[in-house]
Amino acid sequence: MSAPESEALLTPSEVATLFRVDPKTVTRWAKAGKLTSIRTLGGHRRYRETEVRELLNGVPNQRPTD
Amino acid sequence: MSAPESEALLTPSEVATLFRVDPKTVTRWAKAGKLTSIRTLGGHRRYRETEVRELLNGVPNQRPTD
DNA sequence: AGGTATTCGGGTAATTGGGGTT
DNA sequence: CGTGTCCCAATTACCCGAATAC
Repeated sequence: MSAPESEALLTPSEVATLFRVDPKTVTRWAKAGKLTSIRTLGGHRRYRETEVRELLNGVPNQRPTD
Repeated sequence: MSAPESEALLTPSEVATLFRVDPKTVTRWAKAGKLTSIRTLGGHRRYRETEVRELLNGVPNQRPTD
């Protein structure tokens, strides 16, 4: 079936589980612009897996020490 | 220019993968008129690839109802 | 002529969004 | 200021059997 190339997306609950927080908190992060959110046609949010992993690993962060 | 060439079509599962939703959800979007659906002779739905990509990128396509 | 995966339908749980509060 | 919780309405996910696609 050859699916087109695109970004892997995560559901709010999946992101919440990774960060050990409530799904509502993930929604607040999206509202605050701290996390890129893609909306379904019904209004639900989906999050980029690569971005979430980077934030989890603390890769591209301009907050070095302290 | 702009000759009405044959548009590339996607299956329900392909669209569902792009949005990280269930194929049934894509069917609901088609029923709700949020997504253009083309029917096979057997009744199965196919979706326009360009339309799906625009919706994924958040490009404002048209606002029939608001 | 078969065989497997997908997509019809409907129906019922689970998740999510939004506002407001602690 | 950030987070967790409560409410309700809307959206989405999983269940089945039967038909279609390849």
